[in-house]
Amino acid sequence: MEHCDIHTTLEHAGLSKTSRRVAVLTVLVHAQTPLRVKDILDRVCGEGQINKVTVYRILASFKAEGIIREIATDHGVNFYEMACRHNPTHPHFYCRICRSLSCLPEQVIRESRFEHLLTGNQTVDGITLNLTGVCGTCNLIKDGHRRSKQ
Amino acid sequence: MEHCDIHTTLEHAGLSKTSRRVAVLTVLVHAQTPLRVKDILDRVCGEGQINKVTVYRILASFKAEGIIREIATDHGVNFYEMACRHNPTHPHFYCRICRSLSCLPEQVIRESRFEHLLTGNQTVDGITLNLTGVCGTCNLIKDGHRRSKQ
DNA sequence: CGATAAATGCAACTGATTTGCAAATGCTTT
DNA sequence: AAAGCATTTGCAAATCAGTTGCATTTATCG
Repeated sequence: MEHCDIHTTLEHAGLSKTSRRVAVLTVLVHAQTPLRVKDILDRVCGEGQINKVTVYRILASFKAEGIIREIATDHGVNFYEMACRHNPTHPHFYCRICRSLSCLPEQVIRESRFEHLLTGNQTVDGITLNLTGVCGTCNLIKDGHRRSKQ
Repeated sequence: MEHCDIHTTLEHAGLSKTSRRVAVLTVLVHAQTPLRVKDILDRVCGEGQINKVTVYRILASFKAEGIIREIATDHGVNFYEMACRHNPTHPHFYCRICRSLSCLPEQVIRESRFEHLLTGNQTVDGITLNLTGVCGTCNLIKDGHRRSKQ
């Protein structure tokens, strides 16, 4: 998968290129699905540790600069994904059983399609379209249980 | 605003009419915006207390029966609103400053419009469209600060 | 009215995220 | 390259939403 250059991205955002920021951004840039903080910690660990507080702070700065998007879920765990031209805003599917989040293809979401809904002087800086339900794997498991109980 | 009958709704969902469930449902049915658990606790308090654990459990049962919808936000706080014919699925606006959630008008969201995106055998039971940004009030406050610093 | 299952309250717990502060690092200027 | 200073990071502890276990109360049915 094509992706943004780490250093260019940080420079462009006006963020200094510290080892931690480079590490977190590298993980995000190579991710195939949105990641939780826990996932990022696991994947960064190989190269010399990083504190979870640092990850939270780095993610906050990335989000503030518009480098990444944050996807909230029930269960209070947030996911993060790149918000660059290689990864335009798209819908997600959240499984309420295994609590995994996956990207849905195609259908790019444009803020402009919804801005006419705003009545006051709100400022929009993000849009999220989430389907919630049970993923294929968890449905298989459920079917298995149902069958074995008959 | 027109709204569903409390007792009919509970009966139809197969839930017994306990004082707590009636209280929580009454609050939800009269709410003008989606509510947090904290809001529900505040509004129910007038009539003789209710434990927060009970509220969580009642909301879980309402959600399982499709009586209410749950809206997740960054910051890990969930909001709840009626999911009846008087309140069809619609987009919301979340202010990341004051952390309030408001309903956006018109534009009803139909699951069917997005189901073709699913590739495997997922089951969808909810859909959320959220705009995130800064609400009118918080924008006014920000402008005020900016002006007073010049 | 009594029995029984379901609902509720309470205390304690979990897990994600945040805060305060001291130590380490990055960047600029000698 | 070293000094100076702001920024970043780590650690410990706190916060806060939401959950769990268990004892008590309530609803419903015979």
